[in-house]
Amino acid sequence: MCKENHVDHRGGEGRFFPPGGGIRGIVQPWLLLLLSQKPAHGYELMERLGQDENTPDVDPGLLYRTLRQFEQDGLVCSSWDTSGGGPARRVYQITDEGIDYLHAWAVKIRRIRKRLDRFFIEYQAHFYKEEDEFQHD
Amino acid sequence: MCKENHVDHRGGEGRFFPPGGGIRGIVQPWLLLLLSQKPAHGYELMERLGQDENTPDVDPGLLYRTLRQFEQDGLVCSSWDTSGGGPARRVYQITDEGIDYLHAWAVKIRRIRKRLDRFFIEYQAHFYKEEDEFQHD
DNA sequence: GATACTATATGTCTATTACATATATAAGAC
DNA sequence: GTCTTATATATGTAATAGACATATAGTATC
Repeated sequence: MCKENHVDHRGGEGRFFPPGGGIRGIVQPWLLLLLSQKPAHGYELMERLGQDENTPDVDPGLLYRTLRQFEQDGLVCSSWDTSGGGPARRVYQITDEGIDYLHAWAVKIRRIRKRLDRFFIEYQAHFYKEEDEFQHD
Repeated sequence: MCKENHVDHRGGEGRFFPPGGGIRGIVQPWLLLLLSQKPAHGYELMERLGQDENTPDVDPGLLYRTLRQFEQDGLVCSSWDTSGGGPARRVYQITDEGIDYLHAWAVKIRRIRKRLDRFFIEYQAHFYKEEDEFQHD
């Protein structure tokens, strides 16, 4: 065995608690999915993403940078829209390549989902034994 | 509208296809879960993780570094085991703080699962309409 | 002694994300 | 007029996860 090393994680220097890093990499497929539904500008995408209760607000910096990267990679294309009142908006439209990319991503995400399912099955099996059923939500 | 920008992503410089980055951040909770089941050394954890068909092989570098970080943060503690034939193994054991952390992570992962569920519901609604049901696996 | 398996570890690079901050337009309040 | 607020896009910086390469060393087998 070994001696437990008691460090305060909630304090200044250690690992933050609860886990903040967590899962990464779903912002991109989500943006492509929203754009596959209809063309939109960044601010609108931000609001549409924010509507899902389980999705934390997307950082605007990340969102706009991601869209620009998408455009550089040919997954989306953009044009300015000055018709509405307010600042000009850059409206993004998904390309065929973007759709392909989204589909490829869906396959990947489905696998991740299975891993998470498996995680919860083992997690609950260990900590809740037979008492509690696997809760789907 | 806008002009589609055809770039070859499969070639040298663009975004790789299919998406490689994908979702990140489940290695850590998985390791803690495995260690909550029983103490183990790195190599064994690597093999146990590799048994899941949906989980790609974990990079040893990442695994060992993660374990050491865990120990620094007090989530696990370790001791050398020289009993078996072969090189000495560093056996890790989860601490109470590690268990707490795992529970906090489970909450977080459950939310992620909901986001992925929602993603697939919208994805399938858009690309497969009513033809196909939401396939759970 | 050469090879293979076990086992741990570091170096480096990229991608994703968080957080802070800067900029500008337009609408409404006062 | 100017102050505030909402809309809209953008950059700078830092932390972290992960991929990939590589190093090191003990043990076993041929």
